[in-house]
Amino acid sequence: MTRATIKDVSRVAGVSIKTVSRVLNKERYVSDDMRQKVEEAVARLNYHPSLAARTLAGRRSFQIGLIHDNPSPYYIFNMQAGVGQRCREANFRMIIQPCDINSPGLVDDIGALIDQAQLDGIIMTPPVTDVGTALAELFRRKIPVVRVQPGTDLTATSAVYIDNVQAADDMTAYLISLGHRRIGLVTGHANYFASGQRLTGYRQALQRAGIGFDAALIHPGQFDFQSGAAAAEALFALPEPPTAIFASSDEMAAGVLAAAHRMGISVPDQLSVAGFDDTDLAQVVWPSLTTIRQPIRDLGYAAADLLLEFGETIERRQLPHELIVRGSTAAPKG
Amino acid sequence: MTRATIKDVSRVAGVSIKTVSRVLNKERYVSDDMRQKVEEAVARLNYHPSLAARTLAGRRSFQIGLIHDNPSPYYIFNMQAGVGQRCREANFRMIIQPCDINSPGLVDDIGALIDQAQLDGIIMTPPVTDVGTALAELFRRKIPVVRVQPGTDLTATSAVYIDNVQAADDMTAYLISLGHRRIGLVTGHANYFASGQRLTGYRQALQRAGIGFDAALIHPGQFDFQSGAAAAEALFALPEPPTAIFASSDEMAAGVLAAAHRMGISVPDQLSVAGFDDTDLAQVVWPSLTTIRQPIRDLGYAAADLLLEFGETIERRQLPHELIVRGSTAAPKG
DNA sequence: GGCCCTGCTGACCACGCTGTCTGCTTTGGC
DNA sequence: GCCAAAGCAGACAGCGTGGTCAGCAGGGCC
Repeated sequence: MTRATIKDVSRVAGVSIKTVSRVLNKERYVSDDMRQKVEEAVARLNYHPSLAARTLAGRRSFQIGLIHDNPSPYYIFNMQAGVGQRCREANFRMIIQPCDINSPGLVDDIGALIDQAQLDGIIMTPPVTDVGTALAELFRRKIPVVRVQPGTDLTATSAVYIDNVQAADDMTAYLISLGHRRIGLVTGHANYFASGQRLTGYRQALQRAGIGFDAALIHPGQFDFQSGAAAAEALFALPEPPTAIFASSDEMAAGVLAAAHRMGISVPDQLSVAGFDDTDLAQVVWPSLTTIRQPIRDLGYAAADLLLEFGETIERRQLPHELIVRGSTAAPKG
Repeated sequence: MTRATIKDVSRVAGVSIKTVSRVLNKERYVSDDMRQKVEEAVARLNYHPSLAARTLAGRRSFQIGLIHDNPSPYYIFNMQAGVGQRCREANFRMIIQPCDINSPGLVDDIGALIDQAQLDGIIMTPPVTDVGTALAELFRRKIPVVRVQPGTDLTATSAVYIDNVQAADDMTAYLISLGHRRIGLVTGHANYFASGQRLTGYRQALQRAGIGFDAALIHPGQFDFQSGAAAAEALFALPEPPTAIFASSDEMAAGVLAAAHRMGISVPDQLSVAGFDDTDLAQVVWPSLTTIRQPIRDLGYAAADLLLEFGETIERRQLPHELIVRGSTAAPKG
């Protein structure tokens, strides 16, 4: 038994091939009578149109690409889930393309992907969003692009994002409201534009509260567990250590927790710890993390939505974040 | 500027279209002279063959599907990384299909995927591996299938797996060697065949050490954090609680840790905790988890390898696991 | 020298669908 | 009641490849 083709459907329905095609593509000018006959035949034969043939004959491939270079399984998983759901709704397919932003072959790889699969659009996540050569290649091919949390050339493509400045401000203000005055900040990788934005939000909240900025309290990290632990150790070693540490990712916050455990500093009694992202990690460590919920799945869904609804037209959409308070933060004692 | 086609290549190289096709597909009967001319033209035009056209004209689509219904981002991420790498090496593409094993549309969804994309093969991960109706649909279509860690019909398809019995035996034996006699076991979801295998390994190690089996020490879980915490609380409440708890996943082990923290039980002094999988979680919680490293990425790579190398021929491959000792286990005190 | 076999190349068609264009029928406005 | 416009259906070409088959050259055999 071989699979049914559009010919089989047209024969069973007693109409022309083109009419079947019209029904499948929801084109105008098909009578209800015809439409019904075709739909019955499709259901009876369990017919599914060949993507290859549609792509070859038509202008669309019904496929979009998701390009990422992000080490966090949680981020990728949720991103895929969001993009994937929107794709399913539109009967599109999603092609995943992991890449390495430091690889010299990056641009060629992306070009080959688009050529081979004839993608209808591209979604990029940070930090690939800010690789100029890759962006240029996409523009050259005039393919619709949506970037998630882009850092540069904000008006160049469609984009979805959260307000990183406000989010960091919210968390900092919350820690201040608990009574903290010396708040350590573990920043993210410099490649991520969001890192700088979060620093801005942090400073903004301090200033509003009339607390002076102390550069010694800022420590660079790489978004990962190790760098969080290292940053915590450096901050604890200060002459006047912080009573709270705000890490720019949950992974780094987990590193801070581990360092505190090792050094016998109890959380949240002696030290408050806050993260960013609300990955599943946040609820799995002990104590569970106060953090900023970043709606990664929704960002993915929105990115796919922009691509499918607007195509080349440039649109942008900002999604809300949320402050999630859990057990890792408390008022400083004394 | 539109993309180059095989026609352009043939014109530039001064040969027929078919000869270009032969070079691309590494067919026999092409002289070195011709091959070189074609390769130069391909490079000069930066030509990439259209997947759609190849699929339509030929018997292969150069695409394989990865079907999963697994809630763990870490598992999926690494699985994809392994399969993806092997695909890249073979210039194949990987189509991700998340699914819901409880959905009535499961079989239709899988059928539609294969029909639409004309996949050359399918990789399945647990628990989809053991859904009889889905397997039957794949057999009906005579499509090559590789299952990862299948639980049923072991000889029906190609498969890759680790020795779950031995792995659980190894961990249990290790805990016994530390001096533990009462060892709690938090099993996994009943849908996963591996859960039963791990119980077998646990019993096997106990028996070899001459320790009696106590059913009260076995507690069912769902592989997730919550059920791990709940199981730990139940086990602590026993008249004679365990001195060690072996959880069938790192997530559940993290739940055990959290419950212990909440109840003021120190790990590993008063309680040893062991996990399974060696996900990145294992190193992020405190104390870091003693666990069994399951080579998920390698399993994915091997699965894709079997598919690409052997096609319909049934092959199986067992990969090694490894006992990873970290800070969450120690000798029982007293 | 005629034969077949192997190595190599190209002409041509088919794959399953969409885009275009043609032509017929119905509707609506005066 | 006539004509233009809108509604509708189908014939046909072509998308960019791979498969089939025919054809040609050269070498080894009888």
